[in-house]
Amino acid sequence: MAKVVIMAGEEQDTEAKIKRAAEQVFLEYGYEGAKIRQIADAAGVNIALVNYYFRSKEQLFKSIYMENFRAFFGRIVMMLNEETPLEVKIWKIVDRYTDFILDNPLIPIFILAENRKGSDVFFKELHVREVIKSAYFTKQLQEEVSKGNIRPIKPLHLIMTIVGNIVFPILARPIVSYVGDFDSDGFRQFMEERKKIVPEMIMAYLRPV
Amino acid sequence: MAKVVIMAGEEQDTEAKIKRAAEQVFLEYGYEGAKIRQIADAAGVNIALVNYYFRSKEQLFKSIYMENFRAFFGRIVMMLNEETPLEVKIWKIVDRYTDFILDNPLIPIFILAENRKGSDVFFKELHVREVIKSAYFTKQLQEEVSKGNIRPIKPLHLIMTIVGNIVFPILARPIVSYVGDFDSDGFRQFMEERKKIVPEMIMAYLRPV
DNA sequence: GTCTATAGAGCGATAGAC
DNA sequence: GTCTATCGCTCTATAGAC
Repeated sequence: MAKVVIMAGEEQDTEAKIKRAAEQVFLEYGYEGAKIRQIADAAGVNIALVNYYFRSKEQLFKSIYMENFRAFFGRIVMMLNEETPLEVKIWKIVDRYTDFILDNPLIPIFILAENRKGSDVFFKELHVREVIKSAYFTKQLQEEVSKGNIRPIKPLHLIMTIVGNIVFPILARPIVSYVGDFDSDGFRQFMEERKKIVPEMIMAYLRPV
Repeated sequence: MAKVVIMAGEEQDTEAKIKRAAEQVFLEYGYEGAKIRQIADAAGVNIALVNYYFRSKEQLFKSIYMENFRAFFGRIVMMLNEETPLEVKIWKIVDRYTDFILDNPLIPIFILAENRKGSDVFFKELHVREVIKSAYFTKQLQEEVSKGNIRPIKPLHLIMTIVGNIVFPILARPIVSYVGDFDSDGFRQFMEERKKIVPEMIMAYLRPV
């Protein structure tokens, strides 16, 4: 029987400590830019120990990529499928997703940059397609259309519009901050403004003519 | 006097050949992922020759980054400042910028990923801020607002909305194609649909209530 | 201007002691 | 489980011949 001691807070087991350090380093520098030595230093351990727990850089990376992919896309899919009236839902998603991205601004570029290779597309393992196609959100949209409440739109267009409008300014943050002459608060304020603009724009489009 | 021979087409001088190869490799793999050996191979020359012309990997990279930054953001700023009525302009920009991004799909992730470091922000050299602030587009927006033709909006919000709606699906292309079950044509078709949706959505928002 | 050869540093990974 | 030491490889950059 393994003896597991839960400490008051500060302490963690070594594996978790390495993973947390790796996440921070990978998010900031990407796969190629991150070095195992740097991860080991950040975790306060040795290179050998990183490989002891995770066998290789690639395997360590993959586990962190999967977690963040799920946080990034899984979160929005989950919110889309809540059983809330459409307009309320759109306002709520934009609000909460903006907050999430502001709190985790490195996730989008991390996910999208590593995805460039497109190689294995191991997000298939996460069943994103099935979740979207069979989802409550898709049915909800169809119903609203057939009731004549909104004009027809493919779910994927709506999702791209919501996510793109929130995420793109974060991706381009250095440029946006420079052009708008924003400090950290100024940029946050800019994003707060978008919480109102984006849902209003979507609803203005959806309302039937 | 240097003797310059312009060939029928196929041939180029070595410097241009290296630069073209470097652009292709950097765009696909990013700064860290690209290797000088690979660039030299793609150009059909030797590593030593790459350094002979460009002194270092970083300097070669920077010249390519600047060119693509200008293509990516400069293009939209230029289009924004054409003296065309606002609504026509928005339709035209979305149409042409979508085509540009479809023809050069690697540019956005290349620019945004390398910008992550934010470090030197050497796009300052391109005077993006000044161009936007003193621009015809800004004045045009103000005029339309004071005429009561549109509701008030900051230029930067409008720009982010246009660019984000076009660029984000390209950045997320592997995921979009997987979820939507698109082949290459299917994805292009999806982007063609956005050429209509995005301007309509923006105009629906801008029209005064 | 273009090549070969190599210097010199940093990388990921592992063997082996404790 | 955790460390030190080191192997073998690949990287960028340059020296020097042609």
